[in-house]
Amino acid sequence: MDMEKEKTLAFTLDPKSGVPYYKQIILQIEMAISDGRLVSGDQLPTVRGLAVDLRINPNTVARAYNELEIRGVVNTQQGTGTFISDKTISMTEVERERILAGLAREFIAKAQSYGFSKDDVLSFLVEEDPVKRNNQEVSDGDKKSTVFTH
Amino acid sequence: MDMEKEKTLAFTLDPKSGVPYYKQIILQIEMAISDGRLVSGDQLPTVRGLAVDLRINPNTVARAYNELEIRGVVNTQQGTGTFISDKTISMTEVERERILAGLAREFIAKAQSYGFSKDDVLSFLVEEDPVKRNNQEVSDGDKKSTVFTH
DNA sequence: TTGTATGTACTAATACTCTCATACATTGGG
DNA sequence: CCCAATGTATGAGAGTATTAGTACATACAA
Repeated sequence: MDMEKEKTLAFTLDPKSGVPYYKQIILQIEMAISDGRLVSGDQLPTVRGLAVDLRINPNTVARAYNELEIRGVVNTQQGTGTFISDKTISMTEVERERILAGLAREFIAKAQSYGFSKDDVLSFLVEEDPVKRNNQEVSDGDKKSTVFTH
Repeated sequence: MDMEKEKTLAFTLDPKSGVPYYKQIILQIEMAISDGRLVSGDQLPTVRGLAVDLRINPNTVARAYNELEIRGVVNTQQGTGTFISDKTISMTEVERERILAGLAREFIAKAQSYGFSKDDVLSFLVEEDPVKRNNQEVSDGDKKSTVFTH
């Protein structure tokens, strides 16, 4: 049964978090890709479907999908749907490095705005390996949660 | 032997950067602390003084100082001034680590959504090392000196 | 072709961020 | 006690970000 697989994507929104809805959606998709719940070719929920689920406007979901499309994370076809794209073909090595450099800069800057030094960040990353940690979202009711690794 | 320059702290603002003034001030103070131009007990410029220098409103400077105070980087006494804290008092090391872990997890997930592996990210960061800094060692020596002149 | 599912465009309402103007409160020295 | 220096409180204004309402466009299968 691939019932498990369906359960792994449970979007939730926290209105009190201060994080915009569309960004929460983006983050949850990134997490799902990061831990393998979403892989290339998978279809995302439709903008209307997810909008109804989350009780928000379809355009808000569309905005999240749009931003991901600009990044090349998903590709979208009007009338068909939005799908996780295959990143291995789309970018050259130079391009990839440029993007990674941008992400790194962005992250360092954000960490600094929280008062961390670059050294703080670097030494933390090499020591702690952050991805193994579990997440804090969801957990709103049923706890299937099969996918997150420890 | 060269006398060190006395101009320890020269705040500047870049209006075109898109970074809010109060954040630019925070960044510059953090940098000054991180490279030793500011140490525990040093007094920061007064909100009015710096505001005049930078041609902005005193409240904008105050906002920067406030945020630093919340983080425990400085402490403030009405009527007296704002000073670099003796130690970081407000947040525990555990708390700081928890926050950094969250930021890191988000960053890694985002990078992975672009198709980068965790190792891609780590090795990039270690190699590119935004700052190869080993010069924290007291280039200031006996330099407690006039951080600000009254 | 037609219908229904999909995403999209445009616009307006709302909420938030940043900065400033003005007035107020506290401290410490004379 | 005053006074001048310090930070603080409140609210207004402009600009931007976020979300929603409504109507439109495209794809695909019957």
